[in-house]
Amino acid sequence: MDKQTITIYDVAREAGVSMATVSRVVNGNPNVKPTTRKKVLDVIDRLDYRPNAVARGLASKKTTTVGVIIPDVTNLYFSSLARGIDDIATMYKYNIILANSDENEQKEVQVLNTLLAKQVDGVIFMGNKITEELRAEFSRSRTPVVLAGTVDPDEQVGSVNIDYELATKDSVELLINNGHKKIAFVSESHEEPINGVYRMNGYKAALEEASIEYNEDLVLQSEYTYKVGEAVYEQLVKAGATSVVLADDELAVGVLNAALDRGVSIPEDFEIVTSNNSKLTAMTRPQLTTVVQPLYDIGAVAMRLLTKLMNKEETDEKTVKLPYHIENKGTTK
Amino acid sequence: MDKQTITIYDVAREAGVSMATVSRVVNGNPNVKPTTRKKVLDVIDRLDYRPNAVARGLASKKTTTVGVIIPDVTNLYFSSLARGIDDIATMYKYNIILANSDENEQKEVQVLNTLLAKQVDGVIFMGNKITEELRAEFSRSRTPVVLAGTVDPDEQVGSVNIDYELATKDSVELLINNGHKKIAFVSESHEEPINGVYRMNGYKAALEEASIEYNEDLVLQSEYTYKVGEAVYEQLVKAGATSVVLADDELAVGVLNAALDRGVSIPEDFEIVTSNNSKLTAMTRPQLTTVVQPLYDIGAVAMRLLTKLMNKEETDEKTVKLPYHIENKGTTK
DNA sequence: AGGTAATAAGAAAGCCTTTTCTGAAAAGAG
DNA sequence: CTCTTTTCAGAAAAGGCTTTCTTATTACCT
Repeated sequence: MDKQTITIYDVAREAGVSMATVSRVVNGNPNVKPTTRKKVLDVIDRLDYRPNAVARGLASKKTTTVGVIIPDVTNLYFSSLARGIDDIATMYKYNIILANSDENEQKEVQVLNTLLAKQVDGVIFMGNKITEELRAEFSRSRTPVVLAGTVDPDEQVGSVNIDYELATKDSVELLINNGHKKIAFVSESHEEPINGVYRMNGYKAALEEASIEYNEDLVLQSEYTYKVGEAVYEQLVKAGATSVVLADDELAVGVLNAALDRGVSIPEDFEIVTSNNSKLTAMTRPQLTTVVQPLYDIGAVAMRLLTKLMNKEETDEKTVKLPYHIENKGTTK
Repeated sequence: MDKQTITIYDVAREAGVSMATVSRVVNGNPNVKPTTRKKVLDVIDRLDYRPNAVARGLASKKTTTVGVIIPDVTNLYFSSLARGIDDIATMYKYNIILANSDENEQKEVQVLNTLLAKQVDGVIFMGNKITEELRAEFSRSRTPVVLAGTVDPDEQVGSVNIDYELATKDSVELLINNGHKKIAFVSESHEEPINGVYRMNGYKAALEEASIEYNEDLVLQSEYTYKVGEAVYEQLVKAGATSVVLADDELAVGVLNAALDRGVSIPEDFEIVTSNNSKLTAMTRPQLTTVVQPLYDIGAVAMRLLTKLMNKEETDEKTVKLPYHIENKGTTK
């Protein structure tokens, strides 16, 4: 009646060996004579035995599962990273427990706790801010953590990123070189390192080098969604901006469309640079000029780094900066 | 030195009770006097005890984890479903192991096997075709399975969908009513039920009712990516199509852009209807006319259905059809 | 051939919970 | 105040595997 499962014990009995031997065969331990190995494998095949990963996890203290905390799978930026993560994870025989956090600090902590309860071998975290609480949890558990597309100024845990400061500076410089003086900058909360520190520094540095005065009105905060594009564009116009650097592609599409819907010619009358090079940037007309981040690779490298950490291998660097460049597409001259 | 963990045994000792009692407290079993419950909870708090989910899983034969097989997280259609799945899963205290399959039959089977090895309590499958091998695995394991946005003509397992046949028929009729006779239809492999049977039937039915002859040249197969849009559009033109029904939004954007890039006026010279109502359909200019599928809900309902199956609750229906409608946006007159 | 080293495989403990079975104490009934 | 019922909590088995410790066997030397 019950989910009648075949255990290692059944295999051992049928093959006339001990459980230990079956275990060895299953785990590729070389201390097994070829003939017995064959015998065991035959029985495994015949009984269609499938080792119970939960029991293995309990006995070996390894689950071959890593937790992935993602703000929202539906966001192309993050889902692209996630794809890189999963591919490398699969390559190294790990599975991914994926959990959406909505960048909500409470959810993040809660989710992290359930992941740790599930004894994941490692965690990949995506989000913006590492709150104190989160950091505390990270260091309290001995589970390795890697940040993907996320910055921890303290560099306590591993992370894989691009140089946001420089990328933003380059973006602004592109606009300066195109003759702009009123360059706006839009991102999410400026309280976090990635936007508030790195990107903001890049923005300011570019202005300063060009001797353009910093104007608070040109710096906006906004959530990263398509639908607020209208409102953001209105604000940009009101502030007198003639161009903008945006930290999110979906938002950028919203702003672009808002401008187009108002009959503004792009890039002639208004220029836009966005940051993530998600698929979206190629899908608009004109296409969005963007910082080209190696999205898939950020995820892939983060996962690779995590595998090293989980194996306690030597790692040259816990903080990896991947290369980026700016691709001049249709929303800049 | 080692990842020094606190076990239920430590808590029991500190609180001066047995493990059984601690277990009862943790699991909310009422057979505990309030005073002892409090005592135990205090110790749990003090020691910062976190129950080991793997051990629980082994003892209780429940992992509170479900496997989700997805073609590609990076595809907005599927990631939208995934978001619905995860939200409901979280609500019911489940976690999600997410695995990308690329709709590759081998990967699907392999991934399903590792999910079952990990003793997931249930599986949600997204993809197009249920191969025989897959079906065999499904029924061999007693693990409940629900298909999301995926059809199984045999209705062996649970599934949540819309009525693809009718939706396609409606789409075609819209174009017929707009005066078209040369209506193309593009989807992935026609070998699978969802496209080859349901959608195709809808297409044919609409034509037949309007006494338009079925023309093979107008029916194309294509992978679902943006970049093949150019090629597909060329083929459509060659076949003399004046309008098209597409089964994927990314592809639809590709076709739309290809037309626009060639100076074609849309919808004046060419009309397009797409199928998924992913975010993309609102982001193009003109916006894409689309079948509005309740993406999030398909995922959410699928997960809800799965919880019922996992609890062996009575379910009225194992096959759920959600409502849809067609939204006339900018790519149709 | 006798002794040592290397190899192959078994026995059993341990991983951390849940859960069943029992028993002791408290409550209720007459 | 005794006897039955209920409540609360402990002991111990079970869950399926890994891994350490041993031992039996085979191979290798001299």
